[in-house]
Amino acid sequence: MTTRKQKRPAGSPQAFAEAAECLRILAHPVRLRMVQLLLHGRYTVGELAEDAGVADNVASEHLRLMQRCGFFTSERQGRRVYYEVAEPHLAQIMGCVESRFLAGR
Amino acid sequence: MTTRKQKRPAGSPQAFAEAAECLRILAHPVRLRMVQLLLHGRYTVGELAEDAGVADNVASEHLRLMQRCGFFTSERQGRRVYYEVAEPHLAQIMGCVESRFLAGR
DNA sequence: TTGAAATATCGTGATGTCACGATATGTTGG
DNA sequence: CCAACATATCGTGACATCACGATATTTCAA
Repeated sequence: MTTRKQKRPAGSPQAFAEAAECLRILAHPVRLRMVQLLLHGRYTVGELAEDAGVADNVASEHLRLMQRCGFFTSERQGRRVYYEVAEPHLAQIMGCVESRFLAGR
Repeated sequence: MTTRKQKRPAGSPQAFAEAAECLRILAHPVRLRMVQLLLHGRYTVGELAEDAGVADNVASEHLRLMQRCGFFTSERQGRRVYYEVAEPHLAQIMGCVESRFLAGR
């Protein structure tokens, strides 16, 4: 039996720190929109930038952030770079966010 | 028929901004821990502070932040102030976070 | 090979977040 | 009323985030 004084929900401090960091990456309007779009297919930096209404370099920086924490992978095809979702749990979390904030009800 | 050039996932820019702001509030290790604990019952500022390992005033500030965006409500009982969950979707989102980061597997 | 397109990187200034200590407010018991 | 307890608020300095412009890198096409 593990050492504990009371019954408490699980989670090491380290796990909470990691979870918080990923949520912080997600917590940006442009990045949220990019996640939502990429959950429906592959898109290039330019396409994502235009859809989100930001400059190409800004879009590139947001995508790099999300790639670094494992959200996306990227693949070069000619001049274009296609991004796509790599983290399966993104669909679940985005589903929660949509049902709370983006639901057409 | 509404005016649109292509089929795209739903969500006004304003809705994404609101969602991002709430996620940003959630994206902190101490606040995540507080949410998890409060999803299992009512707790005072002091109890939450001790559990999270932070000073009372720091806990109070985190709780005030989360109360302002509708996560919690508070009720005074004598010297103590009890906080409890007010936003029903917190359980869903926390469930997603737990299954990805805090799962005991 | 040269220029243009698509993406990436870097420096910078403005703004926001955070923990901490100090202090204020409210509450109970004596 | 007074002292201790529980919570809240405020000021401050360290640090992070963000968008922007400038520049670099990669690739294609002529």
